[in-house]
Amino acid sequence: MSETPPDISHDQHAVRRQKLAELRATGHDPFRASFTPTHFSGDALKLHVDGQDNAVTVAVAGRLVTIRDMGKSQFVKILDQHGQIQLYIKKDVVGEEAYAAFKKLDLGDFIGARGTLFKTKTGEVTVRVEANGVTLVTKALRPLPEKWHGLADPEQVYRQRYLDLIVNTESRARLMLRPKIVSHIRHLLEARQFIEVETPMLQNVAGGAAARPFTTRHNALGTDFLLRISLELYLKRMLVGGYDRVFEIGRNFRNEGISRKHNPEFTMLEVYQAYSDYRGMMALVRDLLQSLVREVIRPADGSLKIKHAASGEDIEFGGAWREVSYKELIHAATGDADWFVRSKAEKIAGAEKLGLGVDPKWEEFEITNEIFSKQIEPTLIQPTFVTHLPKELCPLAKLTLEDPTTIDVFELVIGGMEVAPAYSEQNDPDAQRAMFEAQAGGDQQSIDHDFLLALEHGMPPAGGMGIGIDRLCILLTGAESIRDVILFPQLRPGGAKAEG
RNA sequence: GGCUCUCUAGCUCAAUGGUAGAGCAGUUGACUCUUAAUCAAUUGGUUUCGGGUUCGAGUCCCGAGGGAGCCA
Repeated sequence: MSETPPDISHDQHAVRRQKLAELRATGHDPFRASFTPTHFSGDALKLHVDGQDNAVTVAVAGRLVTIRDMGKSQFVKILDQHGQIQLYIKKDVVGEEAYAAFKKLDLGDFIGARGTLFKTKTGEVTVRVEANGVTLVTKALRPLPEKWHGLADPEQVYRQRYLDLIVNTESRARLMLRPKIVSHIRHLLEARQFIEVETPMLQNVAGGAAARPFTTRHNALGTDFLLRISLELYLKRMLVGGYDRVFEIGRNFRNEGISRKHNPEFTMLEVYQAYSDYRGMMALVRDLLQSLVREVIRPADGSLKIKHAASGEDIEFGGAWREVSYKELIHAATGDADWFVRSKAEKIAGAEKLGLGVDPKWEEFEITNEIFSKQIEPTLIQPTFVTHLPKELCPLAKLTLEDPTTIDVFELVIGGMEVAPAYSEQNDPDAQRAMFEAQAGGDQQSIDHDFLLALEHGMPPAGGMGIGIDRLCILLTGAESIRDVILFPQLRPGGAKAEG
C-alpha cells in the first residue's frame, strides 16, 4: 500500500470518473438522485420583491456553469431552459459536511438547489441555499469548453451542438428563437382558419419543384420511394378534398450541394387558400412577416427594422413593400427595353456584357434568369415582391391574362435571398397536363398522373405560397448561415473528435 | 466536383526551419457578497493522420481525412 497513486490531475475525464467512483463508494449514485424543481430560473427571479429578502423559497435545478469559491462561501450559477440563476452557499448555513461535498462539484454537473431569494450587494437576485438544500442529480464526466471565449471551432459547434448551446449565449438565443417563430406562424394561420395537415414524405413522384431527390427503399413493398422535395402537390389534393385553407410545416429533402444557404433537409411552410390568388398571398405573407418582427423579434427601438448580417443594411419590414415586375427589373439591369424580343445570340452577348458566363446550350429564359439571380436578386435587400416571372420558371401557376409569356406569381426577395414564392395556382387539368408534359420531355415517369386525376375532379381557384423557414430564420435572427439556425446541420459522417 | 484557407493541451490561442508556450479549465493551498472573482504553487502535448526533404520539421513538399469560404 506504499505505492503513490498515478497523477491524473491533468486528465479531467479521469479526475471526474474518480470523483464518481468516490461518490458511489459512499452510497451516493449521482445518476439515481432525484430532485423536483418548483420553478425555472427566469420564473424564480421574478418572484423576488425589492426590500423583502428571504421571503420566498424556491427549488431550482440546472447545470453548474460558474463557480466562484471564496473559502467558506461560494457564488455559483446554474443554467436551465430559461437561462442562468445565481446560488449562494455558506458553510455556516449548509453545514461542514454538505459544504465539503459541494466543493467537490465540477463545472457541468447538474444540481438541484432549494433556498430563499435575496438580492446581493451588486443587485443580483440570488438563491440563498438552505441546509440540506443541494442535490447532485447528474455528474458530468467531461469538462465544459472555456467559459470566456466559449466554443469557437465551427466543426465542434455543429457536431456537438449541445456544447454550443451550453456555453455560447448567442447561439442559444438564436436557436431558441426558431421555435417561437414557427409557433407564431402556426397561431397566426390558425387564427385565420387555416388547417394544418401532414402529407407523405415518401413519394412515388417527387413533384412540385425542380430538384434532385433522395431515393430510399421500402422492403415489404419491394419498391423505391423518393423523399419529397416539396409539399405542393399533396396540399393541392387537400383543396380538391374540400379543405379550403390548408398549410403544412415540414421537412423537404433535396439531393444537392451544401452551402451557407442550403442544407439537404430543410423546412418549408406551404399555405393554400381557396378563392384567393397571388395577390391575396402578398397580403398574407406581409402580414405574417410584419407580425413576426413585431411580436417575436421585437426590435428594441420599437421599429420593424432588422439588421441584415451580410450587407450591414437595416431591413425595413414596416409599411408597404416594393412591387416590381421581373421584366422591369431585367430591362433596368440590361438597359435594354426590348430585351425579351431579342434573339438568343443577342441575349448571350447581353449577359456577357454584364460579366456573366453563359452556356450556349441554355434556353433563352435560362440566360435571362441568370441575370436575375446573379445581378438583380442579391441587390434586393429591402422586401421586394418580384411579380410576373416568365412562364417557363414554374409550371404550376396560371398564365397572366394580359401577357401569356408570364405567370401570375410573385417571388418575395429579402436580404438578397428568395424567401417566399407564391402563385395563382393552376387548376385547369388540361393546361396543367400540357405544362407537365412540356417539362418532362417524354419522361412520363416524372409526371404525377395521380395529381392530374385529382385536378380533373376539380380544384377550386386558389392562391398558394411557400416560405423557407430556415431562410426566414436567417433573416429574422441576423444569422450568416443556414447552419446557424439548424440545430444539427448536415456534415460528413464520422468526423467527431475521438474522445478517450 | 474545382480553387483558396484551416487543423497545436479539455477549450481559446501563441511559437524566423533550431529546447512546443500562455490564459481559462484541472490539481494543491488561501480567502464568508463574487460578476472573466482574486492570490500562490502546479500537472498536462503522437502539433489531425501517413510519407518525404533536412544535421534538425508544428513550420517546407506530397498524399489522406475533417472543417470554412468562393465557384460549379
